[in-house]
Amino acid sequence: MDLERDLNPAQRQAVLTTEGPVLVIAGAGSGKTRTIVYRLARLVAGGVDPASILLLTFTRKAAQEMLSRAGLLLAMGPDGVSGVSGGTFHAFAFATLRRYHAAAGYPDGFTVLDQADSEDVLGQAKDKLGIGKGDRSFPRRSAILGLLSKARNKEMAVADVLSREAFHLLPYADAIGQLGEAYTAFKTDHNLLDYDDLLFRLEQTLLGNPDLADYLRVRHRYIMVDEYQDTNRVQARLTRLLAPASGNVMAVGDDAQSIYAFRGATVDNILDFPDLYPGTTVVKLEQNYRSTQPILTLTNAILANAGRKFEKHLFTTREDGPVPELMRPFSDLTQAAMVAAKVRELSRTYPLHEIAVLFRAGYQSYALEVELGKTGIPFQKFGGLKFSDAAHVKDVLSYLRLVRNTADFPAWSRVLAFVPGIGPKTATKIFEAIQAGDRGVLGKMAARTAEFKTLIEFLDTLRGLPPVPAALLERVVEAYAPLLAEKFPDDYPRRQAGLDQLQQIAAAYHDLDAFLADLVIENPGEDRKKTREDHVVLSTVHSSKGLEWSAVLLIDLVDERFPSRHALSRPEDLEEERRLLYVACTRAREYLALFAPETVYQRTTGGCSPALPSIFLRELPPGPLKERRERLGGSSSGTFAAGCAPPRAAAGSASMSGSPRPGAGPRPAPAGAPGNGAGPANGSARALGYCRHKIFGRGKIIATLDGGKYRVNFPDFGPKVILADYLELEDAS
DNA sequence: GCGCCCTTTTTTTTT
DNA sequence: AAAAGGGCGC
Repeated sequence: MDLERDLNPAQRQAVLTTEGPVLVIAGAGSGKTRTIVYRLARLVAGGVDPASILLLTFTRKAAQEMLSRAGLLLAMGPDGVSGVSGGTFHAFAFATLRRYHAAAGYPDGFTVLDQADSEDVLGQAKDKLGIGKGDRSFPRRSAILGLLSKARNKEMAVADVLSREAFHLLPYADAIGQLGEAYTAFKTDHNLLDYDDLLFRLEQTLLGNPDLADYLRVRHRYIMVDEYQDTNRVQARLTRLLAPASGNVMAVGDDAQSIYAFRGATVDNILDFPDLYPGTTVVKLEQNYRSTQPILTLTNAILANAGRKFEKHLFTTREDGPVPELMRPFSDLTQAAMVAAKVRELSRTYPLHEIAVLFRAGYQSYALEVELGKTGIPFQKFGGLKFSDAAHVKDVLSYLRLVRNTADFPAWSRVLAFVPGIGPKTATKIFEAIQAGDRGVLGKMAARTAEFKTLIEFLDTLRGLPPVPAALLERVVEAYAPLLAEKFPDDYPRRQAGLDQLQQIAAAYHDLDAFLADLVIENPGEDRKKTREDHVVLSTVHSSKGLEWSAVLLIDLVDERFPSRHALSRPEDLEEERRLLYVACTRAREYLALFAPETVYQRTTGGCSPALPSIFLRELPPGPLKERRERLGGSSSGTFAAGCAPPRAAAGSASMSGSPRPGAGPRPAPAGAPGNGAGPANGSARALGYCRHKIFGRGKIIATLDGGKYRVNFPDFGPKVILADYLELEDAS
């Protein structure tokens, strides 16, 4: 470890200031991780006990990587520095609550609910109260949960959240509030904690137990919090509560990369840090070591249009490199082919795992996934579905959860669903009987169905065994195998492989609670995936945070997709989308391409409609991007879908066809005025009548389209667009 | 009460 | 394109 040689002056200052509060403003690619690693290593080398360091990061993987790199610096062997408490706020909260549950006056053996579990609990409350019954427009459980969680994380009233960003749901404000209360009560009664509870309950616990808080403050002489710009208000308060008596707190972050405001993160935390911790040393890391100058020129230009920001002057010594490209595929479908071709071309220069395709939302990669599959390019996707979200994994884990907490409703409902004759209603009844200790009902059920008796006996057997995760899991998987084939006839071998993987993960744990909670909070299945070599990476921008690749392709850069159409109405949301784009572009080391299809597929009309390049691209001055249009005779000719004519042939609507490069000429139409979307109602919901087709049979007309075409829903064939000539219309009666 | 079929509705990002 | 709700037969 040679601080003079390995670090620049600002980094060195951050590393050497080990006493007292420190705030590090770290621009993208400015060696933030290196700085934390060196600081860790220096602390340990200086004789600080690793057990007295607390390292809070955004993912467990980030913490592990830092510890392992610090270990390498200190030549401590492959495990790196051990004994440091580290991980996410949520994981730390779980570990602390579990460890000191007795002191805090809470029962042991609580269950941590993931999103799907929480939805089950909410659904239970909804059914019980009969709220929203029969109302098709009543918000989905996931939507309600999202609102409740948002209100909680932003520490606002539910009604305020609704009026700020979901005014169409205002009529449901009371119902949602009631559901929220029932949901909370249910969790308390049954010893269940959701993600938000972990943080808030830790705070309550520390406030209610000054001795415990004091103990933790003495124990952790050094705290480092990474990605501080993405902490929310409770997390900032937790940091303050945990801040060691020694005052050695370091926060690291970059306001320009704050992308979690939707769940309550606030950059105010960074701003307020120096006030909250008097005597704070503020260090700015401004030299970028990741990207070439042409990429930085683009990212600086993106940020230049930001409304509110803290001036930073990112610079690099890597002057040379290709100018980022703006690709203009004909449509989002040809975009997939173009991206695949580009990946293939890049793979001659870079290994596949050095290439990433990034997008705003998980669904945007579907077409590309198909295309990559066709062309045989292996890929790994991050963001979207998680390993532990898979139904078979949840099924198996439910048995283990019931070993620790018999009041775990979501687990019971999964497990009971396997017993023939037991559906949601009966399952609820049984659950309530178990809660009430009503052995009569259980006896009757057992007498009636043998499977139920077997299940109860099986659970009792499990509960009687020592709580070793791997051993218990083996029993469960063995018992579950026949159910697996029955429930998933198409793909149970693949799922079995997933369960084998789960067993491997379980083998690394000796504690059942930690195993179960980690799957929910940390998703170790994901780590395993991350190590795959020679796979192109597909990732949401959010999941790409903190990572970098030699080549980055960013797709669907058109209004309503990036920025997301949900973000168009409120300026703060739009600003967050801009930072998101900034994060995405700063992931690239050498090559960066942005794809803005000229038309996109629209589910609502079933066709393609012209798309405007993202507002963030239209705002750019000429220069930082080099535009390339897809050529009619080019590599992807013939791949665009029927009905998606090349834009020249398409009607001259508000597309870019007039100006050669965004921003080069006079400004195109202002944002928020897309040519479609708010158009005349096309009557998507109501039937316009019925008709008959020679092949598809009778169908319902859902919409009248231009060119004498109808959109018809055929019961056996799904929705189709058909010329009126081929249809026999029925009289509307 | 359960399970199947049909219809309607909605689709951001994550711990 | 998938999920959730309602209707209906068993």
